[in-house]
Amino acid sequence: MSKQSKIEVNLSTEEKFKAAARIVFTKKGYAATKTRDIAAEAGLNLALLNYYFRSKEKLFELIMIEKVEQLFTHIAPIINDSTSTLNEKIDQIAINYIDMLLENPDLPLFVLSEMNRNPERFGKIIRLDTHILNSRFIAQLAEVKKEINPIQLFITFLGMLIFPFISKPVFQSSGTLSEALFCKLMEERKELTAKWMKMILE
Amino acid sequence: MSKQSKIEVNLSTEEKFKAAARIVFTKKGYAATKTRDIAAEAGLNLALLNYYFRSKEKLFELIMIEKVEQLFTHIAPIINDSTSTLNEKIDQIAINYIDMLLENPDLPLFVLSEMNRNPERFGKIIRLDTHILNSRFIAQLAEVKKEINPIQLFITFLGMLIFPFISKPVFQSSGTLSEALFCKLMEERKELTAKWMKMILE
DNA sequence: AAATAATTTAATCATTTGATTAAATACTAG
DNA sequence: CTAGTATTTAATCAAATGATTAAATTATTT
Repeated sequence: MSKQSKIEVNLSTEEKFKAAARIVFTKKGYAATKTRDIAAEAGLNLALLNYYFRSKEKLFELIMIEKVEQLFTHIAPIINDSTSTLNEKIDQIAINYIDMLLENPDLPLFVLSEMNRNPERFGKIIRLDTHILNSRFIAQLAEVKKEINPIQLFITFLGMLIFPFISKPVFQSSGTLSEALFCKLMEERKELTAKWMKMILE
Repeated sequence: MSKQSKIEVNLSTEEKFKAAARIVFTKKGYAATKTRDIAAEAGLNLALLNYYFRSKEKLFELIMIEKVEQLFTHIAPIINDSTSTLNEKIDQIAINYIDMLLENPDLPLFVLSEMNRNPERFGKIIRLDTHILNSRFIAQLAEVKKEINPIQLFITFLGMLIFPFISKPVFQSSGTLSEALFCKLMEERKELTAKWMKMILE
């Protein structure tokens, strides 16, 4: 059993590198990632990585853009649906987002860490203003709770969904939270989060 | 105006290094921190740092232990108070914790990132089991909501308090959230979080 | 004040790490 | 098959970085 992970062997060389970079960058972050680690994870050579991507920095930006989009565009269609009610959106987002996070548990901490280290750079990438802050969802939140800044409510909702994945190592460190239990709790949490958000909005 | 920050000049050399290390480590994380940065921040020399602390690793562990304690022991006394009601605890924690985070905005992301990178190491440090998971607060949550795992409720509460500080750069990146507005929202949030938690528990 | 110990520094080392180069190999078109 | 192009590799470079050393300076003791 090699430590080499399951990167499809029939991918193009470029895609092998990107697949490896996704794994290593999201796991260790930019600074702790060695280009040699990525090459090894891809089963390829270091020079080749630079041949394809010019530099660690360039490759990182490709991955980072992907990951930011993965984190936000996932909910964008739901959030801007003009036909669904607020409660329907809440239900859909909760299910959809927790499913996505179960498959990409390292995603939020990665994006938030790198963004924290380098806030300037990502202003352009995100377009939070157009896609999220001006969304139908935010407008609906503002309608329902006129006296509360909808950002408060939106952060609360996102926090309910994302924070468990960020704080998982803390709870697992004491041994009381197995991987299986965590998954079970997250499944339960789809309904709970939706229910709680609706309570807050009543 | 030097870029050198305000580390008290009358501190002992060791304390100057630790003050500098707190700033640089929490801001940049372990991997991105250069020992030369810490020395410069302290206004001191690199060799001296190794003379006092032997290595970057050792110095980091000192700071990390401090920061983990700062993140959790702050609420420990409240959480284990046997005289206060659940609602009183919620009120106190919300105010107390947001105040602490306003003074240490980089703290949660730092601790959670480093813990994520190195989960094994911090099992001993935290003692989450004894101080938190077996706390009076958790017991009271379990009493009030018998059908829900109290960890769900506790994570939700913590997330409401901590997540805004972790996601701040995301919201600030679009320019819609000034520092002043953020602080105002966090002040409001003390009451809101408490109110929302009580709603969830009804 | 001299001697001794503690503190601080400049210079240097060894390793790591991002990147390059030139040669080797595989692939494709004629 | 051969010539030419694209792909891949091993070897190497240069800069960054954690750590050490030995000398210089300062403080303390006698």
